Amino acid sequence: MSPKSAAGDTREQILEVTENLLRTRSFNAFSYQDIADRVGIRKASIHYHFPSKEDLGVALVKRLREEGQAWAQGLSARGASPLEKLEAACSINGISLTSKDEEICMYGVLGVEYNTLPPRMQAAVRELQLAQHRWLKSVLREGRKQGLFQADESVTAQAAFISATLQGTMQVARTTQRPEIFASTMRQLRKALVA
Amino acid sequence: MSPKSAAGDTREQILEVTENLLRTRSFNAFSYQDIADRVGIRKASIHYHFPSKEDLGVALVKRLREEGQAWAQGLSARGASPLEKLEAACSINGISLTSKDEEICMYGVLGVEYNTLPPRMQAAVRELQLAQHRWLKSVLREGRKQGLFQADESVTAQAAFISATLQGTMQVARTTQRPEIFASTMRQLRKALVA
DNA sequence: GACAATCTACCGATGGATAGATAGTTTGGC
DNA sequence: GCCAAACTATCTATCCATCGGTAGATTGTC
Repeated sequence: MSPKSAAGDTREQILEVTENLLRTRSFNAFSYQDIADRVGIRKASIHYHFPSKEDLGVALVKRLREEGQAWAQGLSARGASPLEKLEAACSINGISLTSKDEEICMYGVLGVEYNTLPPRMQAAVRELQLAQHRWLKSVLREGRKQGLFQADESVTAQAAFISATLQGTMQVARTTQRPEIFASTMRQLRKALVA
Repeated sequence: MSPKSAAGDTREQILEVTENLLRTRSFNAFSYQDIADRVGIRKASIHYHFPSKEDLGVALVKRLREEGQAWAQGLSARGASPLEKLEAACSINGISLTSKDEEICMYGVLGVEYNTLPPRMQAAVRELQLAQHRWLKSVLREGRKQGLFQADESVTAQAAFISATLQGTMQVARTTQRPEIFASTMRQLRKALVA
């Protein structure tokens, strides 16, 4: 094995597999062994890249936040309207839901397990959610200026409503095994927000 | 210890504690030892009442369903209107959320962990959610006849929307440590449904 | 004496984690 | 250009705690 050719590769693979395990099985329900099996390395090797499971979790959550930021910047860069931005945020989740793994929203997973997460992970999760919340608020504000959205509730309240509906929908869709509810729920959400 | 005086008492205590652990820590994140500590008995004693964790989980979920049925019947018996029924369903969750333990919705917990639950529990969870779903639909239908609710979406879609929003809101409220968002989210939900 | 309910004591499996050996890779001095 | 030291990344082997679960003794109640 050439370490050069694998520069950051194994580490990246581990994160990739971990994200999938998190979204299909939750944080407390996968082990280093699960990751090792899927990546094709030994358990101990994961500890080299991520000394503890807490380190791994923190790294994953931070990566998610960075990816999210890049994604949001990409949207802005190509001049998406506030409505398009919200639609895009919804459709991302819709796609991962209908993938064969039936992945659910990581915010949902991390929210449910929040109390049992190691401290540094809790902090990272809060930061991640705060970032998402801020982004939603900014999109809502932007849309209000253009008269696109209802202004009967605070942007804070509306942002929370969006987060909650997204998380909840993915969970309900998976448990009831009816991914098609996603579309109708998003339609109702849009209707509640658009002026 | 008098076995007679404790008839069903220990068993009930175990279920009580388990429900709390489930809603504060999730199913995979508590152990028989946790229950034993809180009830004040030995771990092995729990196995007497519930041979396996799966048995315990199934019993708990079934109890939840029965409690839910009784609760719904009580509402109907005292002649609550469809709107009052929905409000009541929401406020139950609001109360447990603001309790010191910050309990979240068990549907949410069970939904997130669904893939990792033992088979008989998965079945019980599906049944529970189906029961809730059916109830919501019946309330919505009842309300429509009285012209109380919007009829722009199927009752199925509306019921899913309600479930999702309830679950999601509790999780968002806990992670962001802002229980006050519950009220505003429920307001937005109501507005989306009421004619 | 029979039974219900609890206990003590243990089991095998698995969890996350560590130690130390062993390769390949890069680097720096000459 | 060569070689040794240092580094990177992986391995095997093992640790200890905890998990869910079982066996069998014990206790109090009919």
